[in-house]
Amino acid sequence: MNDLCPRFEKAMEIISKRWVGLILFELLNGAKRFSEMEAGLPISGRLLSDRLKLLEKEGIVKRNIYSEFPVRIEYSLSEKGKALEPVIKDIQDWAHDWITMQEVTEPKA
Amino acid sequence: MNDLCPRFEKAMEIISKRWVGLILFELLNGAKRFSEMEAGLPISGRLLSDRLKLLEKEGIVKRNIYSEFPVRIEYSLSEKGKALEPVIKDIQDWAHDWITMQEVTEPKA
DNA sequence: AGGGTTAGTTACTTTTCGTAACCATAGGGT
DNA sequence: ACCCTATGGTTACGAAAAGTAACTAACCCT
Repeated sequence: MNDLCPRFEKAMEIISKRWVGLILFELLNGAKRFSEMEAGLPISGRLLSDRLKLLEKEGIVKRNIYSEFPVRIEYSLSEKGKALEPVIKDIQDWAHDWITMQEVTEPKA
Repeated sequence: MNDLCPRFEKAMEIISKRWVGLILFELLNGAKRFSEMEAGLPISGRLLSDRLKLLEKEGIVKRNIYSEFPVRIEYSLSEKGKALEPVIKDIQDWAHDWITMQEVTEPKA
């Protein structure tokens, strides 16, 4: 069967891709440069590059080049990206209400 | 650096694990059996089993065994799981507003 | 004993991730 | 002209996770 709404399925596919949520969270606080995000997230350059390309392709992230010295490239959210704010906010609220510090510190199993 | 709230990071890790979102969506419509979910989702038994175990371990999903013939096992959401409803709902809304049918039908690139 | 029914598990291949080392562009210093 | 530095990536490769299909376990029925 599998009669899920294909648009919902697509949205889930994008949002639930690993690291995408954290990247969106970073960008909701304003535009960021590649190296800032690399330092601020537990993710390496290879995957950050990959995810930013994906999000740009999906129209969620914009890439702005400033030809200064040294070159500055800023990533920011489009309208489509900003519209994801409620999703991130709800996840924050849920984490606040239901995730205990024990769960976080405990070993994986 | 990486000074994200560890509880938020943990929440994101759970929710953004592949297929978890779709599984939660299914269970928000009420308890479901293993075979129902397998049929209703684009996911194979191996991974469904895996994810249900993960979600049970995280206290999001409950597993109820009914010793009938044939044996019936139902999965349902705990309070912690039900509390994720707003997240799923926001994703649905976002998909409705921002995902076009073209994006869904188009080849992957 | 043999077969049907549900709920998984195992074995194996393909894809994606994660880490570290490397490359490209461009301005500045000497 | 030459090298140095900074930013923003890319490449290469071993490890982990996903995907697929076939198999198993428990239980009842005939």
